[in-house]
Amino acid sequence: MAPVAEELEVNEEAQAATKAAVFATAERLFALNGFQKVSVRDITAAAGVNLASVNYHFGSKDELLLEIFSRRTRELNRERARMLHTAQGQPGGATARDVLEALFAPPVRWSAPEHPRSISVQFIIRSRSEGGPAIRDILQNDVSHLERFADALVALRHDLSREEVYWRLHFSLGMLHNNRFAEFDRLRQLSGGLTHDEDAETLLARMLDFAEAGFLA
Amino acid sequence: MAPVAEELEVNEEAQAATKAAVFATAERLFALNGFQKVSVRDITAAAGVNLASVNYHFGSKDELLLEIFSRRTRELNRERARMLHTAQGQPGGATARDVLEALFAPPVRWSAPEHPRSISVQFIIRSRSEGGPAIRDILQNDVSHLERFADALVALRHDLSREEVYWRLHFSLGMLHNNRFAEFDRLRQLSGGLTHDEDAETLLARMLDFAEAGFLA
DNA sequence: CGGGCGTTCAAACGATCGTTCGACCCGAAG
DNA sequence: CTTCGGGTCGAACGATCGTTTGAACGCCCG
Repeated sequence: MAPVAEELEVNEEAQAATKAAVFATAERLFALNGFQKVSVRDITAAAGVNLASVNYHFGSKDELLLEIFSRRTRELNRERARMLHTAQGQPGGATARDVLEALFAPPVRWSAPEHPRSISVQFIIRSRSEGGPAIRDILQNDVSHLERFADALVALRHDLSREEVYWRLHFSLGMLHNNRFAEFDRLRQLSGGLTHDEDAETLLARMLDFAEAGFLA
Repeated sequence: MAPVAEELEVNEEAQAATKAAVFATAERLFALNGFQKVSVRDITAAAGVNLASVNYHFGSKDELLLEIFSRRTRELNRERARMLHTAQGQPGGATARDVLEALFAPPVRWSAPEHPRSISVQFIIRSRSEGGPAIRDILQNDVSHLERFADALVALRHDLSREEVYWRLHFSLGMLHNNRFAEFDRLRQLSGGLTHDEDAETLLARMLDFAEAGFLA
């Protein structure tokens, strides 16, 4: 059994070798240049694999995008749910700021320039707005995920209608999804280089200050 | 002179006929499907003009995009500046909400479904995030425009650093740019059809409540 | 009337795209 | 050793893309 397991393991690693290379390279190129501007040839050339690898391992270029997107959003939402659950387990329950922090902190902290998932966050943000109908279908699974945050917020603010909470969540997510590389560049030049590169915690605190005030209004 | 003027006018109208058709059709298709997914053949076929019209009147597909984008952003920013100037001319000057309303009201009001510029707003939002480096160059002209709003806000809140004002403007614009058709669809289904279609003034009030609170925090 | 000019037209060009095909390699199983 | 199958490879396919070309058209002016 041991040799069999080893063989399988080696086999899986060999299988996963080029597939993982395609996955990682495609995510990076999609994040930097967008899905449409990156060709299959760009991906395979940068990954050092054969042109046919994409279709062999993923079926098509579109399925490659969906596989990367669904995995990354699953990871992100899992971390968000974990933070929300932790905050709700505290004595006294979660504050509005706790709920918003569970929503903001994972993508903001992962966006730190040296963080290994910085590319993943940019990929998610870009794919969310540029992706076609298939991406929108995956986002429908987000609905149940976002509803847990809406539930936590309506429990805190009985005076706010559920409809109002949805709108403010929409605004908060707009703040978050605007955190693209290109927007940071624009912000940096708008201030004449005044705003130095922020660390993730400072940016997170700024966003939470703004969004928390918006929710408590 | 009169016949000359008439002839020139007719000539200009004839000149502008297919050019304007290309302009309007391209704006609509770009807004609905994105720049990359719309081919020159799609545009010319929908506009009922010849394939070569795009290159003849605009030079290239990219220049067509830039011409539409620069004109629409110029119109939008002019209206914003007009509202800001009006608010600042009031006795007592402009409040923070006035400044934010000058920023939000034009695109939000124009986004009303039956408004003739509803397509233009969607086009601008989409082109801002999907556009290439050329679009980003045009947005650099926005810098001086946005600085007037920053000036108005720092004058109101001396306790806020200019850097902080820039960040909160960034957050506010994120709220605004998230108002895409696809996001509205998602919001509508997230609430289980609870949130009925909003009229522009209600949405504007919601956004101003949220952003004003964020700025006064 | 006739020449000139701006515009439109059908047709094609070269490039690039996603995808597919068949041969080939190589380690595991019989 | 032979067989087999998953993986990789170079090469090509058909489609679509943005752009260019040169002829034809229509209108105005001399």
